[in-house]
Amino acid sequence: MRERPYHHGNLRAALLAQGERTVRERGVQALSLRELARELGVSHGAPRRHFPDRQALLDALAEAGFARLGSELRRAVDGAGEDFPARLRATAAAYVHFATQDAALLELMFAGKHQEHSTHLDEAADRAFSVMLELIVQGQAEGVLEGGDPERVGLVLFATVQGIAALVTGGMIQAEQSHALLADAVAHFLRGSLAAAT
Amino acid sequence: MRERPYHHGNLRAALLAQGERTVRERGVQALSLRELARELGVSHGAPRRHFPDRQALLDALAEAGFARLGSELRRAVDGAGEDFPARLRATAAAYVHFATQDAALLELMFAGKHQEHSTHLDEAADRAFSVMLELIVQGQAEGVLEGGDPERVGLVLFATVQGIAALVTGGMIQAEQSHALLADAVAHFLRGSLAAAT
DNA sequence: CAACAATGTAGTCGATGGCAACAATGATGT
DNA sequence: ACATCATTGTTGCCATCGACTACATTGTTG
Repeated sequence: MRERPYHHGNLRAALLAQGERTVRERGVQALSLRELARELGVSHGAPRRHFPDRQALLDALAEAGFARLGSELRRAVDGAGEDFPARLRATAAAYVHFATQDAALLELMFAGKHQEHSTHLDEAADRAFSVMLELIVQGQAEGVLEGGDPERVGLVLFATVQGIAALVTGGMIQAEQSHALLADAVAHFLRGSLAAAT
Repeated sequence: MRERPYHHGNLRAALLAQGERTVRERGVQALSLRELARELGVSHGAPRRHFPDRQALLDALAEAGFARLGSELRRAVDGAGEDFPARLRATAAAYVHFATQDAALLELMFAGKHQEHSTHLDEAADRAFSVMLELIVQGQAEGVLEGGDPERVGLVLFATVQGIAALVTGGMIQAEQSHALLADAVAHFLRGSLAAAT
């Protein structure tokens, strides 16, 4: 760390890191480009070189969020053994965990407010959700989920999990209850799918 | 309507109405107290007499939103006949409809960013959700839903419906698909509950 | 080493939210 | 009727913000 090199060196990455931190701790609306610049010891105009406007930074944060969400889901499902219900529970729990720890970031990721069809963002989202999709396909192969378009089946599951996350972040249930509710919901989902599959 | 009476007469109600409109059309972040004041032909300091700060207006909008949501749900369930699945579908559809038409308002209603436990807001939310709760109780009485704490059963249902709404507002599915997905989800829910109840 | 691109700085503008001092109106008690 | 007081609205101010422009410094490349 030199005194103050004229060039920061990795301002873009630093802005993303500090921005993610601010969003997590104080929410999206509290994210100020100028404050970010001050925190990083850089002039108020510097961030403009990396993000043309505030929304561009938010989009980049959302994209990075999808990347992290994807890897956390992947890690969860990979570490959950072979049993399908266990894999499903682990993945759902990982999603709710992410949603709980980074509620504001998730809101940002889903806030259809993004630039005209940011391809990068769409691809990042698809990569994240591919984990769930593969899981659905496995369930169908094992005969414990109804057949048909995996995406269609997955939507119901995803909606439920996302809804539970919303309940937690909305303060309607305590974080501790979320595990029980999640188990309920997954069991419910599996019962409903089993009845349809058999 | 006189020329410009010094006293607006019902500024508070006008602020809420115009504010709701702005939130619906351009989102929460686009809601400006000063712009609101201009639109209502009143000075920029006037809103302060009714809402000490911006957040107070947002809280009031959220409370009004819950009141409207509650009455729309009530209207839906009351007009859906006696058949339980039909009542369930109608209520869920009304919720998704509200969520679709007033996505930003719903976000506001669930944004845990409110003042320290606004009792008014909690009560408004409870009143809105009492419709769903009563519906669950009916389903349990008819034996098509598993027993136990109605709130616990209702949470899974609510999470699913809320999640579907999130899918629509997040642009992950088209609004036209939402009806089909909703039917899927309700059927799924009923199958899961039936399997547990019998 | 001379151009040129990339990156950061400084200053400005219009808009916002919040605040305080003041003005007009309405309500109340005698 | 009218004086008093609370309510409601106005005006002016300030700090901050996002966006923009002109300029400065550094890194790269031919």
